[in-house]
Amino acid sequence: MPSDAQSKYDQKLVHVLKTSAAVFADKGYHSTSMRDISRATKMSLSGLYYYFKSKEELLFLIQDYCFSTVIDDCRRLLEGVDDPIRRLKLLIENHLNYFVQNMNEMKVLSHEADSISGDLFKKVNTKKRQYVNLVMNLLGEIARENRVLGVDVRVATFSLFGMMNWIYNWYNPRKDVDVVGLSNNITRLFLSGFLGDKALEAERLETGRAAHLDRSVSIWQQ
Amino acid sequence: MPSDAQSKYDQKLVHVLKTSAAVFADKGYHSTSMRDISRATKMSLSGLYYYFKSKEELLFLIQDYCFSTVIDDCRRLLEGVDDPIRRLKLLIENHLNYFVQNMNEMKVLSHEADSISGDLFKKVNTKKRQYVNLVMNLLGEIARENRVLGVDVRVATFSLFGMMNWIYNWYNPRKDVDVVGLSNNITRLFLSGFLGDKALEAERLETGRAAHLDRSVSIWQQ
DNA sequence: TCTATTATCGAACACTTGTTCGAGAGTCCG
DNA sequence: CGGACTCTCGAACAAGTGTTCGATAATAGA
Repeated sequence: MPSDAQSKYDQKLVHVLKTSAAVFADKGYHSTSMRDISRATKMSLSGLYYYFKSKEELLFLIQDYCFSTVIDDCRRLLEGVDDPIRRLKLLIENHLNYFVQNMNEMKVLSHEADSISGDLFKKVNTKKRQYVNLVMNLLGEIARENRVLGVDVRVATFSLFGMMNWIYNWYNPRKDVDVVGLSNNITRLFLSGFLGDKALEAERLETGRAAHLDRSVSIWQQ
Repeated sequence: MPSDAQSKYDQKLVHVLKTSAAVFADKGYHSTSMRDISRATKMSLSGLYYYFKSKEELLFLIQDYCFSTVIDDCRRLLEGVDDPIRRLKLLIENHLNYFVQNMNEMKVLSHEADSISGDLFKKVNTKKRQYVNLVMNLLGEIARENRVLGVDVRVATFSLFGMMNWIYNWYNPRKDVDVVGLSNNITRLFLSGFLGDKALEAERLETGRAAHLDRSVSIWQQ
């Protein structure tokens, strides 16, 4: 009887999810057979079905677990931080860090978003929409406070996600800049792109305490 | 004997490619069966194999034709243009315009890059590498000329591709900004992000024809 | 007209797919 | 021990897969 939070069952399930994610990331969901999963996990074909009731649910478990963690980590990280620019920076940092640390799962999450359907799709998509809205609202707030003009917030939001989620197509931890560098680069690229010439100002003021930020910018603006 | 450049054969092939691309874009390559293609093209299952000798070659033909056109259009557009920033702007414009105009094929190109293997994969990948290098060199040149510091050119290159190629995940021509707006937004986001505070200067120095798009932004920035 | 080439098709083949089922181990608690 | 669970497995099934082959139509050139 698994009263333990990390029971034998849970441990094995996580192991199966991790291993499956690696195979899915490598070969793609649809061209991975359950026999491939069986081979990789060293379990029998039918034995797998004790942990989920279909291949699709296996994909769901990977995506849901992965997404939930990203969002929870993000919420915890942003707790108590008020300045929207500061919040955005932390969010980008968290997203990229988790992405690089869990490349397989995140690739499966990004690349196999449409490989799932019905209620399971809806469940993942609800989480996704929440996350997207969080970013979009954040950008809206930043745009308002800094009087950003001429940039569609929706385009900006998905451009940011494009920059971040595309990395599974090219990023190589062994050859490329490390996570911190990656995060700094993308943050700088996006933020000074979004803010335009106001980026410098924001950057300069930020070293102080964030409370002064919006007022100063407003004054400077007018 | 098809001496005509647009023979009956070619026309039908293009029709099959277009239709198949639409199905692949919708359901994904691996979960589309040849019977789905047969149904969509209104051809018999075996009849399809007169035009290609495997499902994989069908995917290749779509990707190769699509990529070749993008690159050719790009080359033609950049011909005679020397200023690297100007060149980059035109490239982004061309890329996004073609993407939106041929969303199905471009989604198949972006999303099914790894669904192909062997020599056919190599062929597409060679073209891709050329295109990526073109952009990366362009950004390197711009970085040098404008003394851009603190930005990894490789990260910047793939961030740009991420912004542009991600659009198949969200862009809706009927609800979102039109292509020109999309192109302006992404160009501005990326370029002033990449150049940082030097963006203004570069913008101001720019002369010539295409300034009508950016002029409002320039004026607003001053 | 006849003939050669181009284009299309139905039927079948060999193989892989996800999933099920019943049986049997392994493990814990009374 | 003994029974009630949790967990694992081999074997099989029905359905769907990409591809081939030989036989026709359709077309065009002589």
